[in-house]
Amino acid sequence: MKLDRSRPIIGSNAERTRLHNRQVVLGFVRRHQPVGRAEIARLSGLSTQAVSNIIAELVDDAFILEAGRQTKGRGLPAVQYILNGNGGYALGIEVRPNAMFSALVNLNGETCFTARTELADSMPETVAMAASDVMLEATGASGIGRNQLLGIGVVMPGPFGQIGLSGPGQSELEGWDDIDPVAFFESTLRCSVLVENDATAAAIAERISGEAKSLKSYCYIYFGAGLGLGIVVDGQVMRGAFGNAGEIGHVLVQSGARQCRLESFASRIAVRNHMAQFGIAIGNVDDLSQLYSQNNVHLSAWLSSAAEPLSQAVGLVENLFDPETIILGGAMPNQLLDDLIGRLILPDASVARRPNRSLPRVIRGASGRMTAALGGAALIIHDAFSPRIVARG
Amino acid sequence: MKLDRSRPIIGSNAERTRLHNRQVVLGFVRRHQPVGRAEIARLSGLSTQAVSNIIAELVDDAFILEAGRQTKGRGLPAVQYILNGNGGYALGIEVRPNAMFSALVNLNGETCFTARTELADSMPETVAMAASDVMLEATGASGIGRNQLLGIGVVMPGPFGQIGLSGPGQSELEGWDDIDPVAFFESTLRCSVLVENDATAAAIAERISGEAKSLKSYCYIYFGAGLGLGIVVDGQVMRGAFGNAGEIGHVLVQSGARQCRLESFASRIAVRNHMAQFGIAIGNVDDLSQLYSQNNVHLSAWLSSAAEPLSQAVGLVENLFDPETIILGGAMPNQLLDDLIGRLILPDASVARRPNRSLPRVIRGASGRMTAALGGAALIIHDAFSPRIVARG
DNA sequence: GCATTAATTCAATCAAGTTGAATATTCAAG
DNA sequence: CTTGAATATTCAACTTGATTGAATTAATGC
Repeated sequence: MKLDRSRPIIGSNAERTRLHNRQVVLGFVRRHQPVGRAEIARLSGLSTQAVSNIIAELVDDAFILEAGRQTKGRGLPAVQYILNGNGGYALGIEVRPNAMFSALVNLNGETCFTARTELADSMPETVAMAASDVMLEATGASGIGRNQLLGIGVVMPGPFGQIGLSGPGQSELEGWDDIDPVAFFESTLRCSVLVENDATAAAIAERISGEAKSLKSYCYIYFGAGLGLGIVVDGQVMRGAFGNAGEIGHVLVQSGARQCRLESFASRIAVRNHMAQFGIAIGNVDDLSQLYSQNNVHLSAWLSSAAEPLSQAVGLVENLFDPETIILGGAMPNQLLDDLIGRLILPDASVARRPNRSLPRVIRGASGRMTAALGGAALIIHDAFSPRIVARG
Repeated sequence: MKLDRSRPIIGSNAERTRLHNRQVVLGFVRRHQPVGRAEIARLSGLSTQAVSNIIAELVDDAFILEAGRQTKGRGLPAVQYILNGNGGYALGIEVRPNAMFSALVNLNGETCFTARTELADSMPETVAMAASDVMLEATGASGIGRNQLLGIGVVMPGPFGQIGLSGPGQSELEGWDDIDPVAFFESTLRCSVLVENDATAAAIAERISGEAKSLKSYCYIYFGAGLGLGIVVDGQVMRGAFGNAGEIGHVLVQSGARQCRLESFASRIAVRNHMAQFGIAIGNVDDLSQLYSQNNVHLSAWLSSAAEPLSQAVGLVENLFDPETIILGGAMPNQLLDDLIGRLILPDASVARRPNRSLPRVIRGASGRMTAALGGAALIIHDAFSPRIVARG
């Protein structure tokens, strides 16, 4: 299951073909379950025999389960298969400057365990120690064997591999400048690790358990400390040449007369700053939730002011990426996001104005405090279903 | 060489593995020529034997040529291989409302033939007739056999498959609404056909013969009738869920006090409209070239006015796609593009401000009248070197 | 000259998908 | 109730194409 990363993987061979096909089959089971072998063969273009062999292997590895036979029309009723939720688990960890959020998720995308850990600082050793503890706690609490943990998805603020971009409110972690986070975590946690930014992780979370289960190309606008964009194209994460694609928060937009970075209008920090003007402190999602249910006028004013630049951003994303839909989510209360979506005035000049749309132009994604941590876990699950495509030579 | 498109191609098998590896090897020869088999094996991760077999096949098919041995250090000197320019040709055709531009290009990306054909109208039959004539003329003039023509790349204005977006200056072709252009051209020209928009075609042209030979992820801002964005990620064209990604012309930008679509500031139509205010008619690239060399004040004023919104657009593209670089090109004179690039004031808030950049943030691409037609041909050549990645299940 | 190094080829092996025949189970028609 | 068509599944033989290891060839370094 694990590829050798020491030399370039560009050419293909039988082994990699199998890996690819295995993940194709697993992906079909996930999205069409319960489903039979013959149907997967038809959908994938593989021969029934090939599918049959792979299915046998997946049952053997406890990734999927038999679920009776289904008779539809003539012929031998097809044996149906479904995902085995308990066939594998992934741990997601969101690292923030002063806290760590963790979530354990199974193959079905169901959350089995969550935790919040305070951090004294965000130095690598501190984080590694806390992560190691959470790993033991999560697997212990759920009675999971080491080999059932497919990997750990770590969500950390980017941008990665560059300097000089820490604008106002850009909360970077200290002590990580000269460290390769993947290698660092893999060696300390002895487990395969992926590292991503919050927006991308949240986007993938929607594929595993949320709105995007059957979507292939979509974008996710994520309310974090700043504002991020997760981009999924043909089921693959788009990271850009240096891993920093989707920095939509830096984009300049217009709000009334002011021209400013998008994230200074629409982000967790933007709300906090706005509310602070009126002496209201925002600590976490719950504070916002409460203010919203109290119909706070200042919060309402902020929503109005954020809607205009956000509408521009949506138009931008539509015209540049032409996604099936745009998902809006992040560490914000549901109702607040719904309200915000209701206030959007989407531009007419957009390729998204198709006559035969099956989805709204903007929908709300999963939200709340754990979104990013769940996304981290989702990255690992997603990897089991659809391999990363190899860079071409 | 040709895949069956009648059923889904998601699963892989030995045959497709070979196709993939063949194109990987061909791609390495193109970019590293002259190069030996052992080196390709090292670079690609394939065994020397596999590479050897594929190289033999490619020599057989006249795609590559032996080019002596090269001794570097000890050991048996490696036989070097280079692309055989005359091993294959591609025809590119740009269809505009009243004219058709055609270019024949060989595997090396060298232009062998160009033509301009006036069209009475842009109805499918008219275009097909003209295309068929050009195909005969081009192959005849260059003494090329039918089997040496790898395909035809047609460049047509998008957006495809949708209605209601024909804004001002959006010159769509008439009579193409209910037609699948690929199927139409393939049946009338009896040759494999790709259809793309001008920006994407121009982007790929840079990979074959221009600035992007060794780039994998980059964007191309194309001055056409409107303004388009061609997006290449990991050597693959990004088209979006419905084929309309990169409609950057529709994006709203700020210029002084006005907020307006980008293409109303920066596009061929924008220059034409601007100059028309002063009674100067712009017919083609040459007219612009002449005005520029005369230091026309109105043209200079337009350049100034276009630089600001274009700078914003560059920042946008950098932050959303994180490309290695952005190429600016299109149906404009070289000097004018160079001047425009010089006038850009690129935003500071961009992930492109890396300390260790090897390329400028914006460079000029191939330009001039034939850019799009050459791009069409490049699409076909590119396909021979790097197969399209298959959509995941 | 002789040992070392590197590229290439040959032959054998192996992994994985495909094909076609055989078998099982259901529905539908007579 | 029987028979035949349709569908799913399995078995075994086949095919493609990559990998592996030994043998061959031609350079370099001492």
